[in-house]
Amino acid sequence: MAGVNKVILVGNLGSDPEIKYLEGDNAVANFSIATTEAYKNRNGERVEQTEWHDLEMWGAQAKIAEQYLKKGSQIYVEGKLKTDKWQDEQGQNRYRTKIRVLSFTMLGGKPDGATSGSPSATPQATQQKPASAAPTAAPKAQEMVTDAEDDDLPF
Amino acid sequence: MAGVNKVILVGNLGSDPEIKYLEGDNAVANFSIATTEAYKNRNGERVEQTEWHDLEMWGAQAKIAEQYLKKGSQIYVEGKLKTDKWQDEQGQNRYRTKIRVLSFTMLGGKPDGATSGSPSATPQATQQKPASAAPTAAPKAQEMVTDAEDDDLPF
Amino acid sequence: MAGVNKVILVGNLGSDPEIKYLEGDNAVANFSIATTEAYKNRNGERVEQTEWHDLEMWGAQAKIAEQYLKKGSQIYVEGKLKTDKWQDEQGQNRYRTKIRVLSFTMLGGKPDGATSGSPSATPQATQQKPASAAPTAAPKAQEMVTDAEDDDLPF
Amino acid sequence: MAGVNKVILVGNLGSDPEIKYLEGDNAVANFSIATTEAYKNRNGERVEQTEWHDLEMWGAQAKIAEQYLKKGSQIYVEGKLKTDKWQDEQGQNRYRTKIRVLSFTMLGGKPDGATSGSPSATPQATQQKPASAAPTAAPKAQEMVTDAEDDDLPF
DNA sequence: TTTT
DNA sequence: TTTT
Repeated sequence: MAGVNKVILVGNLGSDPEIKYLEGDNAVANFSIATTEAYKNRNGERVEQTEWHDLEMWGAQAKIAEQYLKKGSQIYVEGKLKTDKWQDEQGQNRYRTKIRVLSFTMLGGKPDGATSGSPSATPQATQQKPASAAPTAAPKAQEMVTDAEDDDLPF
Repeated sequence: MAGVNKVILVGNLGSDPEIKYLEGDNAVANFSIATTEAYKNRNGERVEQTEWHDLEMWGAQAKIAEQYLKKGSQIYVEGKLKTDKWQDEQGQNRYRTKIRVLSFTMLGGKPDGATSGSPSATPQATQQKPASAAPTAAPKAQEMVTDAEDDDLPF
Repeated sequence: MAGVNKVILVGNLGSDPEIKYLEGDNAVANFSIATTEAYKNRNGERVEQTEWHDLEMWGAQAKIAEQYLKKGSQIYVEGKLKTDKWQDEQGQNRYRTKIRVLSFTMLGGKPDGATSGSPSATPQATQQKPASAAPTAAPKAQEMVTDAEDDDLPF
Repeated sequence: MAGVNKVILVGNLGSDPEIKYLEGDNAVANFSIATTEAYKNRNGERVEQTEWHDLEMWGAQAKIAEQYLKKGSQIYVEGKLKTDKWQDEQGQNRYRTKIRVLSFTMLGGKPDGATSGSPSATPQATQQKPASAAPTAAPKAQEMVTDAEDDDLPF
């Protein structure tokens, strides 16, 4: 029963996070990151291999992602694998694996477009975001952002 | 472009490894392991959540897996995520994520059926395995088994 | 400022945990685990290299360690590095690095001496342990044991 | 006997790497990186805790470190713990723990002073470096740099 | 000794 | 499909 299910990634966002606000001031963010590996093949040629990973963040994390992460951002991510399995209309098994993020941190220098060097410089409000989600004393994405709710919400 | 793509698992095999021997004395092993997480829900009830992970091992690793791992074995695994994407007959995107194992080690005490405490005590030959695959000086699964070919074969 | 400080170990206890009970029902457990690596040297001889790691656990974790872990137990550990630095009487810098455990889980089959297969079968009370530390509904060490207090006590 | 001894760090160099060239074109690089953790204490005040880690790299890795890493660089590091133990003149046990780096990658955008965005743009030769160490087709530090020699040199 |  |  003892189990360890851990994923560690360093990669770049393929697009801005997509965030959905749910009842009770909850939120989910979804986005993909690419990890690229370079190696030499048998002919000594350099080859690049890119792998895409679907990430999912919940709650405060999602809101921070919305504020600070965007297409191209480089992040360190720690999470766990979750595979959804269902049957399609043809009765065939379908699978989709994503990484439920437990903590992440932004890497690299100032985010692009930041003027002061602080990532909190440009918290862009979005129409879609209800007032209650206003980031009062939000941590910054350059600190480790952990998922407080993981204990009782392991979905 | 810098990338890290790392998975760390501790879990139990759901079935014996399936091994396929390929041309040139190469081999692949496939099997799944379960990681189980226990937590308390909002009502204070204990809930278990099991996640299944599809593993793939190549070369010498695959042969060691065949020899030493079986249904129920507990292993520590380190690897990387690889997602296959293709289109089915309906033209829909299909995905399947597996873990390409880079190293693993057997956990726990003596493997079942071992008399001396050494896992190398019972290298059972199988019909399916060609002679060339005979484990001459095979490492044991209770040591760390690494994938020597990973450098130029990152498929 | 973004930082990651993570240690992952699988090893065996060199001795029973030493536990100290502190004011306010707090507790610390200290013990070492060995990780052994086997490799072939230039002459093709098999060499074993053992590394010892000093672990420190706090609070409920420490109590669980006291209950379930003993000399020889195999565990998976996740934690962070902490180095104490001080000056000795000669004014020389002295260093000691330990791993502050954030979560751990027992590996392998039934713990030695367990009759029913449940590790909770033998919660041995010790003289040294104050009554208040009695494990009412203690988690088992074969589940992942996490350090709830890590957030505001990162010493 | 199965063992896992793994360290994962993301931090910043406290100083330029110190490299020593040895016989046979071998080389070692030593330097420290800081990992900083921020948390709120009981009074709700934000506290920062910095941990310093001593890293050691060998061979080609050391040469790449010399070329591309400098004070302040942010890196992702994977390695293993190694503790030296000896007795000082007073006969007391002394310990020093370092991380033997197995792979690393530079994080963040273009290195400071790079014009083209390629870190290989400024391979500064140093007096101390023998000709044989000239980086002919050196990997870049923004790719994963692995320690090829680890298999038979686990010191 | 770094970084924000 | 595992394990406790």
